[in-house]
Amino acid sequence: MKQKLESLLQAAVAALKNQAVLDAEVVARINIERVKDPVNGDFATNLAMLLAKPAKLNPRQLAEKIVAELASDAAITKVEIAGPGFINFFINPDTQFQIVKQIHDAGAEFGKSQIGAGKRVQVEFVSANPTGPLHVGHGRGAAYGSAVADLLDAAGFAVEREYYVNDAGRQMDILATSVWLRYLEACGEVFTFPSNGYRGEYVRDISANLHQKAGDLYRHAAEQIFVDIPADEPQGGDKEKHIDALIDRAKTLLGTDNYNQVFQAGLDDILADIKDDLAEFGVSYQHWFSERLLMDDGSIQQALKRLDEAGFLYKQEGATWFASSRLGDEKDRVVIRDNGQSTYFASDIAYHMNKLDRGFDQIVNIWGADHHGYIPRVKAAMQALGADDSKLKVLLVQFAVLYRGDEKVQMSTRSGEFVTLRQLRSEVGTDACRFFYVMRKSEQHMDFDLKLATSKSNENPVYYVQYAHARVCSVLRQLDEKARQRDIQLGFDNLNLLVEEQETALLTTLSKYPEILERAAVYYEPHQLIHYLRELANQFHTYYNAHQFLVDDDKLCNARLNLICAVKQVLVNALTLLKINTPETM
RNA sequence: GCGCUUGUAGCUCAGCUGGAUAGAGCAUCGGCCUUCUAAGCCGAGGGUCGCAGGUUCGAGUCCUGCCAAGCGUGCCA
Repeated sequence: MKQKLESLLQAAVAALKNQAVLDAEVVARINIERVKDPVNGDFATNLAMLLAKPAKLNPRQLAEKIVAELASDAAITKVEIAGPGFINFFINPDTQFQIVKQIHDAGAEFGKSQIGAGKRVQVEFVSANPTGPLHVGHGRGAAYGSAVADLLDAAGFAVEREYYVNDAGRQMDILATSVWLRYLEACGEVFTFPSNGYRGEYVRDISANLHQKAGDLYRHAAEQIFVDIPADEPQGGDKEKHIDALIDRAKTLLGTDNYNQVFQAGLDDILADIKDDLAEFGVSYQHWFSERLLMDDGSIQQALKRLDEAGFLYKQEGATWFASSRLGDEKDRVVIRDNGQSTYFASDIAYHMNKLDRGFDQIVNIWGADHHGYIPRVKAAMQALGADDSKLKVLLVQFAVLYRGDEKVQMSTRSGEFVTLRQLRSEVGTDACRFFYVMRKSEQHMDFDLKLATSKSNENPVYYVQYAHARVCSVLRQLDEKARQRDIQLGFDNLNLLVEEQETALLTTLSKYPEILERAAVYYEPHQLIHYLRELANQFHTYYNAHQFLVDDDKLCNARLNLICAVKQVLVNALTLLKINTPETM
């Protein structure tokens, strides 16, 4: 309908250009919106107000000229000029009924669009370091990222979901060393565990597995390990120096092969857990991209070479710097440290070069909001590589701040004191988790009170929406129990009996679904879908309470059943897209 | 200090990307089950859209300056 109105208005503008009312070069951006108050019709455009200035007419005069040029159309019953110059359109109610048939015919496809057809988009999300299980902060990124990917999918884009695995670097060495030390404890060695090591219980589990498989293969005496190691912080030393020395000691005592085996044991277990966790959360990926791969296959050297050739690298104080400040960053950044090791940022440059080389039309990165300062340097790198940095869209997800009652829960992977996504899912349920996470705009700070979220109360809006679906199913069951048959065709033939205000409201809301889906996709805003679902469920519940569906009149009964089945279909489509279940009974 | 994000009802949040009288949920108060599931519905109260300017036919939305909160500002990842 919007498209029809747009083309009618476009034609009217063209006619006015011919009459020299408007200059030929005036570009009309036609904006059509749905009207809140029905007295102002169904759709409205502010076109006359936008073009008033270039036309040198007051908006209402111009509106009259536009309306005079509008071709008549059976779907439009009335066109009015209102307020400061709005043009209001009143739609023939008969055309509204068609939506029920459209939904029935399109089924699961209803609402999908092809605006992204032919375009490849990559969505990278979560990408948490594999140093521990996912926590509730990652959960928000997982829910948001997968919803964005699924929305783009529904909009016709070819979507590739990717997880960047930071399986290289110091944090992973700390993990490997932590696994080894817990393993030694399992062997019976006694010592003080480093304060900066990973202290979570999951490390003990990994170590126990390792001990079971390998026996005492990696065992060394505690005295041998801790000799000449600088003191840990609680002993008046430096926790960073302490742990770095232990990493070196682990590598020396174990030798390359054994160290790598311990390292791999930790990585494999944690990554398997993350994959499993995400799969249960309804999140799947096409690619798991390893940072180590970039280091091993020469991608980093290649990326740095390209930056160097473009004249963006220089040496200073023994390190190699990328002149990102010439491309909008605050300051230049180190890519190779004075000890010869490349930085995390160097990996990221190579990673984004890799993404560009894969030829995506659009690259979407979903990051925790704490990484926002990172955006300018990555964009700078893309420019320096000769790429169009507008291909990269970085979406930020604010952390969910956890509360237990009034107490703020501290979240640190290292301290081992955190609530995992797995715990949250088992307490709240996967459906409610996904719904809650996606309910709010991603960049909005989020207070997550565990007490409230874990209380399985009827305050939960996910139940409200699911209940609407269950109620439709219940009506259909009742029909069966009363030994009545649905006559779908009879219902379609009598849609014009749907004249109650609740029915009209539902017809309008159902017809909005494709627009909502499209908007949610192009703006990366899945919360719009949630709000739509609540509105649709609300209108259905209102309808349910106001009118009986299983009435004696077969024509009316079937018309109503067709309508509520259309509601059911849209609920299913939207909830399925969000990976939320649609129970038939509750 | 500088940068990014946020500030809307008692609380948690929407606000169709500049449109018509700023909306939901929770909480509070008052109604509705012999009828398809009351995990529901209907009604009431509740607002200086952080503050002050500006842009224009029109600003919660855009610009500037303040105020407040969160995050960032490593040769960590």
